[in-house]
Amino acid sequence: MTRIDDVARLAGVSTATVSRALRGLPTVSAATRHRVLAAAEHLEYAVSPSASRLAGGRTGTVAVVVPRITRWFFSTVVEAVEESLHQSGYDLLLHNLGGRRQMRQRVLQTAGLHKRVDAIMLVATPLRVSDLTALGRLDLPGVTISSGTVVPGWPCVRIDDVAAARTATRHLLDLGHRRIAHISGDPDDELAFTTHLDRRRGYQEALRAAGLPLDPSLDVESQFTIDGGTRATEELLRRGDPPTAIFAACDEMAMGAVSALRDAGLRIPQDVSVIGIDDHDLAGVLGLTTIAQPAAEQGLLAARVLLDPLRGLLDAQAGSAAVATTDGGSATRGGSATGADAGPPPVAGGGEPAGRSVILPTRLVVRASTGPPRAD
Amino acid sequence: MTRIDDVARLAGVSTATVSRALRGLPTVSAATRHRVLAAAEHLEYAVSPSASRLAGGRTGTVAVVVPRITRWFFSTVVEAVEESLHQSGYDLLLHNLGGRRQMRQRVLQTAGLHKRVDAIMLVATPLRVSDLTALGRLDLPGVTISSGTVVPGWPCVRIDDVAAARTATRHLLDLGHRRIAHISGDPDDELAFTTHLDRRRGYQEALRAAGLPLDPSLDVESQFTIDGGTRATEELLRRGDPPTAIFAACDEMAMGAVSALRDAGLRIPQDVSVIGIDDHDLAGVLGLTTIAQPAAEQGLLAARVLLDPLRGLLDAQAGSAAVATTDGGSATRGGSATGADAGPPPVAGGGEPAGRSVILPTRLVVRASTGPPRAD
DNA sequence: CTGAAAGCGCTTACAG
DNA sequence: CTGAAAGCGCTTACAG
Repeated sequence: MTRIDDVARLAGVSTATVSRALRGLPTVSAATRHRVLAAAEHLEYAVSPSASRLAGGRTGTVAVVVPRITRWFFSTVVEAVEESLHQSGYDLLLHNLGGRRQMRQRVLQTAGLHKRVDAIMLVATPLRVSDLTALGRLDLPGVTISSGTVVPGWPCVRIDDVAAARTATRHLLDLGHRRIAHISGDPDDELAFTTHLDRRRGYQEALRAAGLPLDPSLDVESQFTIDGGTRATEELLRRGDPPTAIFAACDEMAMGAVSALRDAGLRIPQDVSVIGIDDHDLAGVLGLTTIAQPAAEQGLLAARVLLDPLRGLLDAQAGSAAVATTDGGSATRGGSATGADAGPPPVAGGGEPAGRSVILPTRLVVRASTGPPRAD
Repeated sequence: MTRIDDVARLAGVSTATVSRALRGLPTVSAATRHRVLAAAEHLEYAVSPSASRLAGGRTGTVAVVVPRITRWFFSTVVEAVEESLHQSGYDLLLHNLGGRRQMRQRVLQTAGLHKRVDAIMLVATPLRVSDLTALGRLDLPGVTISSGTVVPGWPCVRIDDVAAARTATRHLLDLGHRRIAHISGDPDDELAFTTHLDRRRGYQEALRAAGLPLDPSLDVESQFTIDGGTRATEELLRRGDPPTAIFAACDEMAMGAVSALRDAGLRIPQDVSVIGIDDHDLAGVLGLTTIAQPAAEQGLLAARVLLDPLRGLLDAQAGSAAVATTDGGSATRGGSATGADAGPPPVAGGGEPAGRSVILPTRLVVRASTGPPRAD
């Protein structure tokens, strides 16, 4: 393995100068820089991250924590974040909680992050007080994605979940539905992020605004998965007097609902309409009406919000290219409400720097799974 | 930040002893170990990975390279691998090629891996000769997943793609189909892994065995995605005289095909049968007949094959627990053919240690998307 | 079983 | 703009 002093010797300079030249620091003459780069290339030199990190006091690594990488939203976010991080020269340390009860603590409270990363991104990660304490002790910059994950002092990139749910429910109301069920996240689930609470609130607000009573028998809790949606729907049908429409808290639940309804011999949307939230890759194939949320954009923006303050801390070696400008102009900064819904602005969480927090818009996508209720 | 000498001072021993005790080395007396552990806990000490890696000459990190983390197979593999690695105390450095033309080179041939990891896992990563040269220079242990990715000297965990395709095609033949189309991977795609070549071979072998001619107009190339399946099917229909059945090289393509057929007003399976390979999470919801392949198991086995030789090199600190035994006994080692198909054994690639290579079985899962052709 | 000391390969004030 | 030297926080022979 060639080391920095091999390069220094060949270029006829000190290792300090090699270090500076390779990182693109401005205090190196053009001639020297050229010689150093040529020597490094000739020797196929690559810096040792371990040594560089120890000496420099930075890890060049960002931890990304997701509940389940296999779910559409999280894999889409991670793909966008990975590209952003690598473009900026950062490594991505992936933590997948994977539904294991003890994993969240292991990641957040033990050596999972300690001295390992320069910054943290939590995606829809459920947090207890003890987790917040542990994160505080780490004293690292961070960002969260999803309204369900709030860390004091960290910006949050998200959609307006209450508004999205209100829009979904209103779509069903506008079609003439009155018996509208909601299937949502299970609060007993160790990995339940609180997003489902916001979405239920939107559902309830829309019903109330329409002058409809809240029927607890139409509100079923289950997990944010295909199976969860199937089980919730089966439970709903078991209760008798089925709803004419189901609003599922995410597309995967909605797909599970579609499956259960079909198995029960019910037609969609003639017998039961179904709407979700996400605009999953396969929503189109299934003809699922949904509230689209921009997953990749949330990842991209979160990465930028996280990296911007770190910029310049890391060497320019991996490419000093700025993150591509993909903002799209659709982001609303500062916490004002946006999106398909024109309801009241979301309440800002306590203490986070709203200036860097972002709420991205959602939009109703009507497909074949929703229609008016039967006339009878 | 507390350092190792803080712990040493409190425990009244040298830093060398702290280092040994914390890593669970056997050459420490029980009493000393206890004092050290107590001191470390009291000070909330966590080892500095950078320092440890520099001094120890190991990174404790494994690179995992996937084409697209958003695709079912890859996210499922990564989830299994992530759990395995973290259980063994390794960090997972994720590289997502993401369809970008230059990414593969950037990851494999530049500082993406150099001095950064102890081992490499390539999942369905297309490799050119120059990539192989670069990997050889890295001189690291590695493992690949998928028949499309073969690195000399590295074991490979995979299914028998030829057999899987043969079984899929034979299922359609057994139902009475004679005009069977195949939609498969695009060889022009920079990220095309050669898996689609194996699957096409199985398709052709099954047709030939049934005494049917190969009709090039029934063989359409496209990408391994939902959109790819849709486009390929549209192309197929455009050619006129549509097939009575479509064998798609993966479930995502099959789902795209389902979408295109529906849009064309064709019924499934009455007008056209559809079969894929994977048993994607949503295959059940869509009623898709498929050849199931064990994605998580392939990830788990690949992680084990990779970590086994490394065992003991890393400290026991992160938990000396062995990887859970989830082999299931279904794995066949040594290259003999298994699975739903009883055809000839797959040809072993040149030079890889077949002893550690594994071929996992696949199985036909019949759902609603396949049936006999119409009588007319 | 334990310790003193060298060394891992860089980066960073500091001085010039 | 450049270099000499200290130091980042560990691990590892080596010696006992």
